[in-house]
Order: sequence, then structure tokens, then C-alpha cells
Amino acid sequence: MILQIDFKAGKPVYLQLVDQIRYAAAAGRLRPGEPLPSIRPLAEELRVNRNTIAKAYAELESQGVIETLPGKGCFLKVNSSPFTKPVRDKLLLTEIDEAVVMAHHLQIGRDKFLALVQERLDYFERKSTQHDSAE
Amino acid sequence: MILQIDFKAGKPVYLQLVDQIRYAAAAGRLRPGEPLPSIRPLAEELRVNRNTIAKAYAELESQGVIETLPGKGCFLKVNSSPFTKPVRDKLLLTEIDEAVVMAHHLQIGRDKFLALVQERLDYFERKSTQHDSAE
DNA sequence: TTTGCTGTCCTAGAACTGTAGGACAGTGGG
DNA sequence: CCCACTGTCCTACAGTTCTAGGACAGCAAA
Repeated sequence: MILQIDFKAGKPVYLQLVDQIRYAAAAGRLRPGEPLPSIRPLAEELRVNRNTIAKAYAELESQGVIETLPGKGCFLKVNSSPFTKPVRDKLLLTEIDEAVVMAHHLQIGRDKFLALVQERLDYFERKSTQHDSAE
Repeated sequence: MILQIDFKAGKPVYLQLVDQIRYAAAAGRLRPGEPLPSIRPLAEELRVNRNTIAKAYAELESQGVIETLPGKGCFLKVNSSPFTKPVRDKLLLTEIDEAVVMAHHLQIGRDKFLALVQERLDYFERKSTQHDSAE
């Protein structure tokens, strides 16, 4: 887990961490069951308060991405997504709609949009299978 | 333009308006060149300060979605997107990646994801052509 | 010009958010 | 048990954000 934060990015540090960890999990760079860096050492390394890391982990836990074993640490969840199917569908639909609306305003056509989507799906799929076999 | 705001949604009012207008434009419910509701009447109707509406419009203008003609009002832009191609690509890619990462964590597979994307593309396309011809 | 509309700038206060430090609770090896 | 580690809760404060009201500038019809 290589985590980097940008203090002058405008974006809150804890959200930068949330995004990076979500992304890393989707790319297979962080695998189910694997432990996340523990809060205090990571806080020291990144030069932030431990509660900033704790807040990121709490957010990830509420999203069902990680789980906390009291006294042991935080781990990437094996079976992600604690939400019901309708809730999951709604969450995803919102994201998809945002992308589709964005494409409209950027005047990017259906074909190019679909090509980009497939490209990114390939990218994440390739990455995660790489990490499954080798690494 | 039917705009509705939810004061207990947690989301800032001006952002609710930005989203609704972007969405309406993408769905063809608001067409290029068409005027937006003027600030003061809309503010009164929605029971918010005029600056809240003004802030939403300012944000939309900075996104290249609408334009302001001094003394006349705000109108949906005809040729949207004042950004360069690399910037547009990066903006869209960010949105797409968010959706793809979300799908991963919701354990929604590639096929269902692609089906949903196409469904939403169809939805917006259909809506906007409906509004082009009829109504 | 006057009137009434359009959006805009400036300022201010209330509310919220992000970050931080102290004290506490669960776990496991010596 | 005791110590060193794990994460958590509580409180606090600085900074930002959101919303709001007053005064101002551009446009157009009477």
C-alpha cells in the first residue's frame, strides 16, 4: 500500500485516502483479507494526526470496504457491500448518471463514451488479475 | 424547468440546483439557448436567498453549461464545454473510474455494468429526442 | 429619463467540516 | 499481570462553506 497525500490539493486528506484505498482495492493492489497500515504508524509517516487516518478508515468501514477487528486492526473486506440490492443499484446508477451527464456536457458521444468505459473496465480487470497471479 | 430542493437533504441547496440543471440539460428538458428562470423570482419561489441561486448559476457558468448575458439573463449554452480536449478527457475519465470502482465494491459484474450504462445512455438519448420533436 | 427587470459584488454571521490531542478499551506476547 | 500494540470516543479549535441582505451595474420598454 503506497499512499500519498497532497496537502495543497484542496481536497481533504481523509478523502484522498478513502479514494486511494477504494481505487487500490478495485485494481487488486489491495486484496481481500489483507491488512491496512495501522493508524498510528501511517499517521506518522504521512505527517497527519491519527484521527485523520481513523476518519478515513471509519468512512471506508461505513461504505463496507473494510472491516475492523477490535484490537487487531483494519482489513479489506472479503465480501464487500453490506447494502441491499436496491440500494446498491441506486448507488451505482447515480454514479453512472453522473458520468453520462458529464459526457453530454463535454460533448463526448455515445461511441467514444462506451469505448472509454470498456477501456477502464479492461484496465481494472487486467490489473487485478495481474495481482492475483503474480506480484 | 421544474426545480425542487430538499432542505433536510444535507446537500447544499446551490449544489442541488446545479445537479438538477445539468441533469435537465442532458435529458433535453432544457434546450440550448433556452433561458433559465431568473434569479429573484426563482429565489422567492424556492424560499431561498437570491445569492443561493446566483451561486448555482455562477457554478454552472464556470462549468460551461450556461452563459450570462448582462442585463438579460442566463441561458443554456449552445456549444457547451469551454475546456480543451485533454481536460475534457480527464474530467470524464475521473467520472467513469468512480463508477467502475463503485461497481467493483458493490460486486456488480462487467456485463451488468455495461448493460446499465447502455440503459442510461438510451434513457437520456430518448428523452432528449422526445423533447426535440414533440412537446 | 424613469422604471423595472436582469445579474453581481461586498460583507457578515451561522453552521459545518477537517484536523488535532488526551484519555480510554480490546488483543496478544513476554 | 504487564506492556505494547490495535482502533475509538470526546472535546476543541481553526478554517471553510453556505446562506443571507444591502448596494450597485447593464439592458430595455414606457
